[in-house]
Amino acid sequence: MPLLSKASKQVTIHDVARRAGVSIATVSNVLKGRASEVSEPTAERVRRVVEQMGYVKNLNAAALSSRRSGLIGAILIGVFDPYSKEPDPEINPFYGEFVFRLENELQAHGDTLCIYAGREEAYVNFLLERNLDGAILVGVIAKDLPTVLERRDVRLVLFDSFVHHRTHMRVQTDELKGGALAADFLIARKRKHLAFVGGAVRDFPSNIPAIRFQGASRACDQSGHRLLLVEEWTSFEGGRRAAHRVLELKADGVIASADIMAAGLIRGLQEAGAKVPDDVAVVGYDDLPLARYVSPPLTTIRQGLPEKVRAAVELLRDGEKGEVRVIKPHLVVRESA
Amino acid sequence: MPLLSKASKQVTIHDVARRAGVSIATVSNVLKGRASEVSEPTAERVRRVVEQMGYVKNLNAAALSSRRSGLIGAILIGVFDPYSKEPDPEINPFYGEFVFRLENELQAHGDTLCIYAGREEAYVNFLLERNLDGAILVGVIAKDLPTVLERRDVRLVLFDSFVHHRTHMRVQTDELKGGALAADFLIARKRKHLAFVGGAVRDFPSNIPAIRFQGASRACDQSGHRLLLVEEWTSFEGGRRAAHRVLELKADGVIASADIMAAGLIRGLQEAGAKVPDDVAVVGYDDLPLARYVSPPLTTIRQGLPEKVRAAVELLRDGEKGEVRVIKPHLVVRESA
DNA sequence: ATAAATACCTGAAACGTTTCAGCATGTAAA
DNA sequence: TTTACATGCTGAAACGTTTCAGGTATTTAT
Repeated sequence: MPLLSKASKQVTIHDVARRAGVSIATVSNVLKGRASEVSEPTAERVRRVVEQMGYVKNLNAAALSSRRSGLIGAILIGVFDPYSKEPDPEINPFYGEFVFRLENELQAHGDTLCIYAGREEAYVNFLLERNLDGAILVGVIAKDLPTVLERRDVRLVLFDSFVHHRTHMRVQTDELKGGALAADFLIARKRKHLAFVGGAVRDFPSNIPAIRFQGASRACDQSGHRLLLVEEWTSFEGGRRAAHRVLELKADGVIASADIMAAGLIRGLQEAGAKVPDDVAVVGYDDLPLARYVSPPLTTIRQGLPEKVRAAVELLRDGEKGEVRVIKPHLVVRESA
Repeated sequence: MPLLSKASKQVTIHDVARRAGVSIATVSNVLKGRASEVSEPTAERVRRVVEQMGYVKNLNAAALSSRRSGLIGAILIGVFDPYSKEPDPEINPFYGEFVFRLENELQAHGDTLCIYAGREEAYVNFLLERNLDGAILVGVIAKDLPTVLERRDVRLVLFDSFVHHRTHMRVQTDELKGGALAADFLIARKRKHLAFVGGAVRDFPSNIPAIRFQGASRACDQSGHRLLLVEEWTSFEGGRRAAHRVLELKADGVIASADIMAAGLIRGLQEAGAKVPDDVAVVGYDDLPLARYVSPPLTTIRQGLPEKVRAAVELLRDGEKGEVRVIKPHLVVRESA
């Protein structure tokens, strides 16, 4: 079984045209459904020949000719832990759902999804070489977007990016609102001593945990509460470690910057003998499938992934330069708070 | 911002050739690194021009000409729940990890991953139209593989398929062994009344849960134990429902056909007041990230996803027709058993 | 000195589409 | 009767690569 297919030659549009007794231009028109260009009897004849010969279009050739590849890229930064080279399970479940929802949206218009999850330095090449019609970039990139992307007029949607960009489009959740939702809920539940557990909150001003923290913090301010900050790396283990600090601080309501962290936090709290939610109420963030599987099931902020993905695809199709779509988050009440 | 890029014309291999004062054939040779065909000074000059002009290869054109697209497809059946049209969170985490591991393996050889997770009827078109160099099909397909795939000599690896196929390749875990591993472990832990909780065990002879059950069953036979069967749909809720039956049957050791189901089962057991693992020991299957996040963390069978993905990619590159790779599973001991 | 081999390079034909200008033919308007 | 326009179709030129069959020099073997 050779690596290169030596299979019988492909049936091309020429073969179909010859057999149907028309020109290739006509076949192309039929395939594209340009009814006004072809009489119905001819179209029907062509369609029958296509069927008979088992003709399948070569999208590669079509792409070369039309300059539309029908390929949309998803560039996923941070899927792999740079140290272990293993996919990071803390991030995975989100990315998985993202990918499948995206694929589903693209399907509807006949586009195909290509994944890039490699080194950050090479994604630009990926974008250009493959002649993608557009791409969605998820995750925090270290460097600025290279200007070559503007010159080549690549349609790029930045997913969850909070850095303003003149030429590219963006989709994001209203994270300030999300943080506020969580804080207000805990306050409504009569929690007095609130804490926020999250990673790298101070490191990057436009970091997602940082914005969530700010949202929660402002909500606390408005109702005269204080919001303590426990900084830990956003991960299960980080959450678990944070449990000690949370107990030391005597917090009775905690907002975790991600579900995965909330899960770790709850584990840590339980290991230390605290009851959730009776002693400490915990609100997560993201509403990953995971949120339903831990016990107690997580009360969490749903970031609106379906809407965000849909918005991203819409922008890809006919967004304007610099356009931004902001999705409203929602509170999902389960049992952890 | 137009949908079709009206950007400045692409820099082509012709432009590079002209500027460097050589033929396009030479440029192509340089780009391909065929050192024996080009003198070093010439090659260097070409490389410099490439750099200067910001030339980027058009892989579309390359694919058309060379008949190698550098595209590998992942065909994922069952990602979407046919009723809700939502991605099935019970299956997602596995698929997510699969996709990222696969992408990573392909990266290493410069190939790009395309995802197809649409309707089962259309995956064949996807395979042919896009001129994929190969594809991996995951999940149970209802119909036989169409013969057109053989005629067109599509390189296809069936992932987790237990149906023999003359022309296509397969990768799978030794699920019989996996089931046995789980059963033997419970027996070694002095559990007397074993049960297997799984979905559709009797429906399809080549269904994965069915094989896992068989493996466990045989291991029980060999040591004079009986293995009760509790059939429930493989899902969190299915596991939860199964808890009642498990308690009725007075089983003290249970094998779940998937981690997600084990998670539900544990929740159900705990809700009914039973202690895991003291009253009932639970062994899961798959070792999803999830396994570490539930409490108690799952003792489970690792199906060897990294090895399987690697094997699949190897087969894609130089497997023989009908070749099968079987990966050995491993027991991961945590706290649920 | 001639023949053979080698090193380096080129011209041109694919690959399979899309699309545009143009060409008949028939029909409606002037 | 001429002009204009619509309809249905075609020829041929792109699109940007790869690759193969040569074609010069230059070197080596005879």
